[in-house]
Amino acid sequence: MNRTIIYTISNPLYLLLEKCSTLDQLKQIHAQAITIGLARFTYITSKLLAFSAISDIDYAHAILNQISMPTIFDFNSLILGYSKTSKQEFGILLYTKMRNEGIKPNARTFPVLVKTCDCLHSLLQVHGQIVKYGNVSDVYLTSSLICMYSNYKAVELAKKVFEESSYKNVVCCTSLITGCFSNGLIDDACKVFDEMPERNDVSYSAMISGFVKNELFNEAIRLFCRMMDRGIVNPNRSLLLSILNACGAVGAFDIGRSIHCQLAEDSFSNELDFGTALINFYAKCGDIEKAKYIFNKMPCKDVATWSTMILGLATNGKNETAIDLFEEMEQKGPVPNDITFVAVLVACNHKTLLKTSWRLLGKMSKVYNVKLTIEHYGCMIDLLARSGLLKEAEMLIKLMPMAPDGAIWGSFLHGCLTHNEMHLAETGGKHLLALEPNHSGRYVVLANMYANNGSWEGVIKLRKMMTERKVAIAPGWSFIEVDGIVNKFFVGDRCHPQAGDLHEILQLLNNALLN
DNA sequence: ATAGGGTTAG
Repeated sequence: MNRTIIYTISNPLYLLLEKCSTLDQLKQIHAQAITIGLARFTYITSKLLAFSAISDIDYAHAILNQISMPTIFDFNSLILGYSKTSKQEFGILLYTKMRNEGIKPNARTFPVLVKTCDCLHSLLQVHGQIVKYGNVSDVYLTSSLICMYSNYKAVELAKKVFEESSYKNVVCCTSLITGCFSNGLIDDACKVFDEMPERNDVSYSAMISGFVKNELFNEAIRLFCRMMDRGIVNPNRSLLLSILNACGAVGAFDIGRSIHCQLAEDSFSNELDFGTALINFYAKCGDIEKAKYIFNKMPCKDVATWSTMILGLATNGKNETAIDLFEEMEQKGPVPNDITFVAVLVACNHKTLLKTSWRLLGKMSKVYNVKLTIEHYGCMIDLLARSGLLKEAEMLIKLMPMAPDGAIWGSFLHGCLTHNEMHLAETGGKHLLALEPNHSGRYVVLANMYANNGSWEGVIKLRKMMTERKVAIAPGWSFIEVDGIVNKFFVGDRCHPQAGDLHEILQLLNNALLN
């Protein structure tokens, strides 16, 4: 036995296998192994299987079928391979098959199996198996369980796994931070972050993107600055992506641009994601020329790059250019996906483009086989409502297969107000106030509508509701960063040192708009 | 002897 091992692992073919980097090379080695009779050694085939599982799952599965006595190693490799494909559910099937053949899972089996669960139900079943086998818990399992419970909105279970696990490291803490953020538990996420024994670039990245996801952009930037000032961690690629995202969201132009300058020489500045993030950042800050410049300069562009550029053009008022770019993408770019269609539908948010929108929507499902998400319905309903086609908008809300959210009813209400459809606005308002009972802005908009129509009972009714529900009206404010200094403005405030000049300019702008 | 987890376009 031992002699076989030594013979096999010192075999030139085995050594070659260790160095092989492409699937083609691997297949050649496999063919050689079969020719010279080495394919019967599990040391060779198991390795072939493990390597190919990452890049060609069907090939790997074929290898498994040829192994007479597959080991737990082989099954683990294949389950891992499937977890990286769209056929994740095969993982559970393989696990069942493996159990039926009497092969016992080990500690390496479960973290991957957990990641293949496609719903809370299967996750709970796998967790049951874990408890049954016992003694398989480690940091990998803890973090996988936390991720998956949070993914399926069972964040309380994720917290429980964390609290009860004796294996907590920086990865487990980061998983829980992400889990808390994606379920809106911001205070909990901060608490985990404050209390974790060590932090690295990924934990900072998770915090910053978590803040961004929850629209706490200033917190994101503040944390980033604190991190940089103290020289805590060396920012990695994804951290810079997150912070560029935050800078774009708040218009922190100087910070974002300094990141761009600082890192222009770094090896990853030419990478795809980085370029895409820069396009997004410059477009969000209104520098669409710079965004376009980066887009044109990028040697490789993927679907995200194109989608980001299309959306950037659309949100900068270059609707026609955005639609043109989409058509160019269809000609010579990557295949558009659901996000691309959100971007190009945003570009159609003018009533003259209603026909284009419908045409795109049809193309989306018929030509590209992209499923409609709530965002696509949102774009259509916004456009219909904007165009004054409120009955049609209402019908689409009723027809859509998912429950409408605040954004959908918000667009509808806005359209009703623009076209002074008080009766329909009431319908939309009722849904909105039920969905977002603490959103003061919605009450204000509705109250204004009643007031404009002289319906004082309506105004009084809303005021009463606000008092009963203890909804406070937060004063509106905005800020802009100039030369690294943040200038904050509240509604009606005249505290800014240049308030006089600013109001004069605003007056000029208003006049220009009216003419 | 070979295998596993956290951040990343709207």
